[in-house]
Amino acid sequence: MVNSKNILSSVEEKCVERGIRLTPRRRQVLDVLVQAEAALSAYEIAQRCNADSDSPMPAMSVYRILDFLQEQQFVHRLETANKYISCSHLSCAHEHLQPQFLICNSCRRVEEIDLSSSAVAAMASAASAAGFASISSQLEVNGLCDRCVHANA
Amino acid sequence: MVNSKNILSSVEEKCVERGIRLTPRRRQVLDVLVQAEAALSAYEIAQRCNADSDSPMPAMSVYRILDFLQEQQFVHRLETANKYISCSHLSCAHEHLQPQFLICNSCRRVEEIDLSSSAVAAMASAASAAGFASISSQLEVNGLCDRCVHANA
DNA sequence: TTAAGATACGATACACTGTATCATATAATT
DNA sequence: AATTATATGATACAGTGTATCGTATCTTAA
Repeated sequence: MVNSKNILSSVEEKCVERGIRLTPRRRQVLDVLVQAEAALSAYEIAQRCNADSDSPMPAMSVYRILDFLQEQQFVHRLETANKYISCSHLSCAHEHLQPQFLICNSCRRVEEIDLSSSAVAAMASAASAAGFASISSQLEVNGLCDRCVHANA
Repeated sequence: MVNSKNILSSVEEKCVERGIRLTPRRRQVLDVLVQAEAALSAYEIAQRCNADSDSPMPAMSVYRILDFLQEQQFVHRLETANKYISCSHLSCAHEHLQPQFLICNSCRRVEEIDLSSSAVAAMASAASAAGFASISSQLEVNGLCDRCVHANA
């Protein structure tokens, strides 16, 4: 169980700094994602919001709020899975660069990583050889996490 | 304009070897993909089939045929874009390993590449550091191709 | 403090994508 | 030719995301 109180108050501060509003609805969505054990789809987020709340959360609102949270870099969208996770740096001060993700094919848990510059350079070199001037976007790599490998060993 | 005749007859041979059928419908879908300048969605494929044909191609058939073509490694599915491209090795004899793709964010053209082993090793090392035992799946990297960079320079 | 404007939210309708299912047609095998 | 397997056609439907409009809430300034 994640202690989301500290994380959310940290986000709250950032919102004040940036002059934007962390409304109850936005807070609710972000809280669901912070406490989630894996990446969630928009509709899964809506379901969880509705599970522990009286006022229903429409799917449309979830999409709008996710757009907002993405703009603010509070959450990331996994393009391959079309799901969302909270940023792992919500409590940190530093801005992060291009986020990169490892996704476990077994338990679906997601780790946000920073690839080594040598790895990025190697990829850029392969891209260059194939006639691509630059590679830029967030990398999503599927694999198997240690837990699942050991569990199935 | 791609000369798809040679490519398709090469595919035809492979089908005979494998004891499977390249039916007119399957041939039609594959032909569309071979001639496509970029990755296409299932419904885009259906549209193109219907554009130059009398008998309509239902979307369902496209999905089924794409499943078949994927199993046979004749086409690949881009997971990030949910689109399909013909394999770049249709005329080659060698089987290929895990396909990897570069996708141009501007013109959407796709290059199928083989990442250097050093790049893969660097990525595996980063994954290992993050608690992932293995990385396995097809890599899809967005970027900008040389043409588009020069065109916008 | 209230009016005006901006921002956020609710709700409906709809387009697009992919799947489930059943019926029909075609090919392979005996 | 009859039987079986495979491929295709057609309909219905579920899930996802967007467009749009109306309403509520907050902010700002007179």
